[in-house]
Amino acid sequence: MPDDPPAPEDIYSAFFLEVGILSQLSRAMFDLRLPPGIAVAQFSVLNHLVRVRDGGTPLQLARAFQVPKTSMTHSLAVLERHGLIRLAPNPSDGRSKCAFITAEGRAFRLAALAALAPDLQALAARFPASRLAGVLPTLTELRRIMDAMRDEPASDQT
Amino acid sequence: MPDDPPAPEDIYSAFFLEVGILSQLSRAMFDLRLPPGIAVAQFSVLNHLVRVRDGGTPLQLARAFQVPKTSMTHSLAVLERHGLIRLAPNPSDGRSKCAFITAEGRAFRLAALAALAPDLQALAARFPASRLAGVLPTLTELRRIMDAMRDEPASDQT
DNA sequence: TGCATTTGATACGATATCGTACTAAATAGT
DNA sequence: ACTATTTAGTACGATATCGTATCAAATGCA
Repeated sequence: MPDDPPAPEDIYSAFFLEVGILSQLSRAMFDLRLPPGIAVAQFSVLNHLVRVRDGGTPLQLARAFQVPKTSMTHSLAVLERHGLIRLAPNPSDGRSKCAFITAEGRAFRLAALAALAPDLQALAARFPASRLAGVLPTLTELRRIMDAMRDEPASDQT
Repeated sequence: MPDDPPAPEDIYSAFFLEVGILSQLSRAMFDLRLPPGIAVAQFSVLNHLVRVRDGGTPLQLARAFQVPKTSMTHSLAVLERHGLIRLAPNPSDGRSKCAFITAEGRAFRLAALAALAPDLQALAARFPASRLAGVLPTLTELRRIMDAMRDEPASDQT
């Protein structure tokens, strides 16, 4: 008789376990290269401001990273304290703000990327990025679906 | 002219970004179903004791999850406080301990899995687990390589 | 055997994450 | 226009994560 095929729950469990460990390993790798006082979460925000959009609101940023808005408030406060971003009032909403990267922030990001590059290259030498490119669309699609489920009223058990 | 192919660093950055967000989303999903006071990290340890090996030392567990040993000390203390594991002296090493899951721990794990199952099934309905099974080997292989790099003396830049 | 080094675990402190509660501004419904 | 509801952000407190320092047991080596 053939092996029982693994249950969907088991595949998902295994997948999330790998994802969690990979997340930790990459975070640890990044952390080693970032100056003390700046965590991966904060660097990611800087990166987003340059690569995706500058001047976004804290809530937009929180949604982009799928973290609670209180976590984003904290990250933005750290970045502002270090002079890497500037928080301006939102001209179209008195409750809101806009986060702009500063010149120092841009310089910091470039320096951090330069410090990170050797690690990524060492990794790419052992595991070609092209193989990752193959799985990326799958990860992105699943992420979008989980995003969407999160917003749904309640997938609560009947 | 064709598009420039993306640099390996960009592919890795994008990959780690997706992995980080997926990790957060899955953690958030699990957290909602776990009773307060027990976090995903703690549930994962229980799961490991049942699925992989019972009676392991704190250091073995820390290595299995790729977290610092101080983090594992904390998780084990929480589990012991709740009576879900028992920490016994290691008969073969006076400095060390062994973590055993208790009957309460097993019952807790089963209840947690049951609480989680509907979410995983809802997810599987939207995104078939078979597609995840396709990317799992790639993730596992990369994880192993990153594990190994971690132990290497120093991939430090010359 | 005796001592230096290594190793497993923890105490402690700093920071990150996140839930709850709150304030103020915007929006909706009348 | 007026009030109720929603929404953006933050203050606060609880817990998680993790680096450093420390202690004790084990190991290596002479």
